[in-house]
Amino acid sequence: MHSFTEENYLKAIYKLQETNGEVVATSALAQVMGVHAPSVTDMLKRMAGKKLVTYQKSKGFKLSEKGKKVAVGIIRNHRLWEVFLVDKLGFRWDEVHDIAEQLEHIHSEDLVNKLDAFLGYPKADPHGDPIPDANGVLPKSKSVLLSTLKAGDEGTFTGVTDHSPAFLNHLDKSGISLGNSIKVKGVEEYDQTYTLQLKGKKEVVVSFKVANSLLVRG
Amino acid sequence: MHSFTEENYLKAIYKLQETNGEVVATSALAQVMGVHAPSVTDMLKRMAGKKLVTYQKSKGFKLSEKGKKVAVGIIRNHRLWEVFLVDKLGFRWDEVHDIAEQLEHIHSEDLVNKLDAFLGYPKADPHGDPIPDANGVLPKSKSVLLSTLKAGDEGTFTGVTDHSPAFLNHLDKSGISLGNSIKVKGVEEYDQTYTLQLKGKKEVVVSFKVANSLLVRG
DNA sequence: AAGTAAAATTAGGCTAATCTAATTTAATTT
DNA sequence: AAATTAAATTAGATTAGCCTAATTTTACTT
Repeated sequence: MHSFTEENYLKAIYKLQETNGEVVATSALAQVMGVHAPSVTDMLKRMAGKKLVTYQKSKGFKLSEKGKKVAVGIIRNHRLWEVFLVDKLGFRWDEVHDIAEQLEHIHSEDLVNKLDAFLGYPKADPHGDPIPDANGVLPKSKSVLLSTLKAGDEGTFTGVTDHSPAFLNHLDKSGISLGNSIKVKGVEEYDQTYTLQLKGKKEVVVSFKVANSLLVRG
Repeated sequence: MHSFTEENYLKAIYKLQETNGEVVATSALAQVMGVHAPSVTDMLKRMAGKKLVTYQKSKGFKLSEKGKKVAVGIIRNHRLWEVFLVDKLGFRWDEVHDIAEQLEHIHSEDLVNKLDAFLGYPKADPHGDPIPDANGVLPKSKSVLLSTLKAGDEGTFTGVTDHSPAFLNHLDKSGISLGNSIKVKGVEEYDQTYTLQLKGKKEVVVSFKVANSLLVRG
């Protein structure tokens, strides 16, 4: 089995590859892992030895198929546990991340699959992030950032790109929840402030910073 | 926070103190931890430094109040997770130990207390072991080994002292389940084989080995 | 009480994962 | 293309947990 540390590296590399492209840099990984660059070089050598990543000196690195499989498994664990914490135990969506970071490392195929069944095979976690199925298949999202919409556009709020409690609490206070239908009433030219019509009810004004962290599906 | 290793040492020391008396020997601990004696000496020095145990060179050691609190917390986690695995996820009672050994190390007071509530504040795990409450209070068991009963005695099957899958499966096959009322019909003089009357139904014969691992409450 | 056996500790090493400081390699600027 | 800057790697240490081999301490036996 892999150590927690290895698993966290794999997860981090996976996410970097998703957002920043195929090949990952030592410094980028060091930053997200909260360690210094030489630690990353070190760790990558070990992981390359285990065929979890392909690594070329000073050229960056990427996950092997094997590494990708492990990474997706961890993400599956993480997101299913988040659903459990919110749906079954009554945690708020801004409280679950740290606990799920621990639970994601529990090693048992049987457990995660039974948990999946218990939760009713959810397709997304409480933040709208898609949950890989038991085969590691992760549906590609069709959502876009709210900040790419123009006045008159409509959509459904499907997820966030910022998972910080601060941001999530701010959304709660603004009365914006996952699944809400949103219509863009207008976009302020000067500072790109968005005026939104929520679910035929409230009208809400959000900053660009917020619009740029909200995912919507047309 | 404490490392998993430390927590496992604490748990092991706690259990040894429970069964073998106040003071624990290096060799005994090494045996249950599956390590060699010098590793124990090493670890104990570190843990003594953290005031988790009181340690006197070559004299044995025992848990401090602080150490005891941590140990009981881990046991609480373990047993609550076992209830979850069996009651909610449908695991069998012989399957849950290894998974609970991992889950017991999740660090979150909030989580364990919410889990407790979700499970309905169970008093015992699927093997009948009592669950400490949120304050670390563990009800003292009033059960005795079936092997201490005589012909004619009655009781309720409340727990096991052997948690091995082999033993638990054997009980399943014999049709003996937690909570069953049991009456001792007779005890064979020659080999201490017990003939039991179960719940007004079946009659079952069990070996001394089995009777010596079953707990009953008069 | 002396001698042996058993238990515990010390000494010295190993690995995973980290660090700082120094060096090398790659990229960018002029 | 040379010089400078930035990124990555190597070198050498550190800590937690573990090991084996050697030594010391305690317990047991006669």
